[in-house]
Amino acid sequence: MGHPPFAVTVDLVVLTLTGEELCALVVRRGIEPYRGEWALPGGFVREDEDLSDAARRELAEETGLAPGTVHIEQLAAYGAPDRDPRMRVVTVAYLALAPDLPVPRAGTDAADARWIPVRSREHLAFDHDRILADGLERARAKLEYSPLATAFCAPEFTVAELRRVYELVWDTRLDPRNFHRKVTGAEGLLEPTGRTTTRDGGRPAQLYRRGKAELLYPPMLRS
Amino acid sequence: MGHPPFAVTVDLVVLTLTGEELCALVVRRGIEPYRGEWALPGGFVREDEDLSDAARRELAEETGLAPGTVHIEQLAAYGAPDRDPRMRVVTVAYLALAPDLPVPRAGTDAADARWIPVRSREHLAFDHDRILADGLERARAKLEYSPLATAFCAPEFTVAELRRVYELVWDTRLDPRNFHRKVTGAEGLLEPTGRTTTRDGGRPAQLYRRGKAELLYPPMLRS
DNA sequence: GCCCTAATCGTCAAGCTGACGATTAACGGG
DNA sequence: CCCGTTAATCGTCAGCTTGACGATTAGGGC
Repeated sequence: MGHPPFAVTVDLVVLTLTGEELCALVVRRGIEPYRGEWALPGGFVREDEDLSDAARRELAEETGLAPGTVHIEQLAAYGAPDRDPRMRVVTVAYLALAPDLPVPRAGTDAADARWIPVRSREHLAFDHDRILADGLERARAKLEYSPLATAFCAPEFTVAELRRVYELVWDTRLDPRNFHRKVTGAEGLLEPTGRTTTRDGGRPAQLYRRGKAELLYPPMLRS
Repeated sequence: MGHPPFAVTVDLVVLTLTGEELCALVVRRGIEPYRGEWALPGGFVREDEDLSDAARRELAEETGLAPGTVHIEQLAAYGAPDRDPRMRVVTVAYLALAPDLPVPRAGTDAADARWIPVRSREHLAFDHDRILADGLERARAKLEYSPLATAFCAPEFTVAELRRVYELVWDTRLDPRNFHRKVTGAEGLLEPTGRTTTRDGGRPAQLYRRGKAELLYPPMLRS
């Protein structure tokens, strides 16, 4: 039987919050196939590179961000036989979450790069619509039971900024008072810095850092 | 740059509940590398086969089970450069959950196959210890907020049988009365058949089928 | 000093959870 | 046929969490 040769790529669902909405990073393809169309950033895994290293490398190439400031986790693998017309390609998708980012720069294979609001439902090349949808669902679900929302915030943030993350990602409104009670009561989620800020306007707000908890308990349920 | 050739495999974390504990399916390798050692069942993805089809095919080959009766979902991809000494191999792991299964049969590349209790922490070939651990954690976590526990049960099951799934997978004890109240109250989880059984001893119990809900709400938290 | 904006603190009823008592319905003896 | 055993299922109750929403507080701008 042997083992047919495959190409392996990584693709990235990079999410950030611009001022008012949840956006994903897309690049305009500079090469065939799908030349000129928008797609998720990504590329081939190198000969001696681990999958997660490849994902981090592509992320750095596309965003120019210091690796430490961005949360990244594996999303899923996609390998339908006809997903790439050139050859048999299996892609391992990664989900990356970042605080408000500068305008992206074009990468090696990308003629252009930009943020698209996820609610625009713009069509992407390959099976990237599906991958983006899966990444979104993963992010939305993980906000419920993990401290993942803090990945969208700067290192120091206020409760209101954290709440805005939930509101934008879930596209919903949350009561500020109940939200405050809940997150400040969740063990290990927030670590007070002692300092305050007025950057959100109004009464000065406490600044927090992300705490040590890996799990949000009790969870923040969407119902 | 081009695209270095990879081999792509699927590996399976197949879990079942034997009488008293949670077990995983392992096979003894009949070929190099790691010949003679225990490993997760799996094999190469074929030329024109989707990843999930390959996983289902391997599952059928190893267990001889009708595909419809087994829950299967993608777990993660593993692709460290040195994970297989022969060549560069990326594996896509799948998690399968099945009701109490017959003794497995040896597959093509497997000299032997058997169930090992997961708490035995037996050492497996390649990086399969890690894959098994990830599969276990996925299963344990998904019991909390999904109807996944029903995948360990026969098509018709009692509340007590469902409770035993939680108890064995989480290795914990649950109060029968509170558990009963919770699962019978969860919208869409259970669908009564109207019939009863005494196969668990004691007072006859209602038989249920799995309901239509994809999500368990409110979730069953482990605290 | 006054108004505006948010942050933060309180209150209260409703729902959910954990602990545990009580009742019910079959089974296997004797 | 009565009895003890085994589980299923129903109830009760206090404590906790949640959702809705009022009240207070502290800067910033005028």
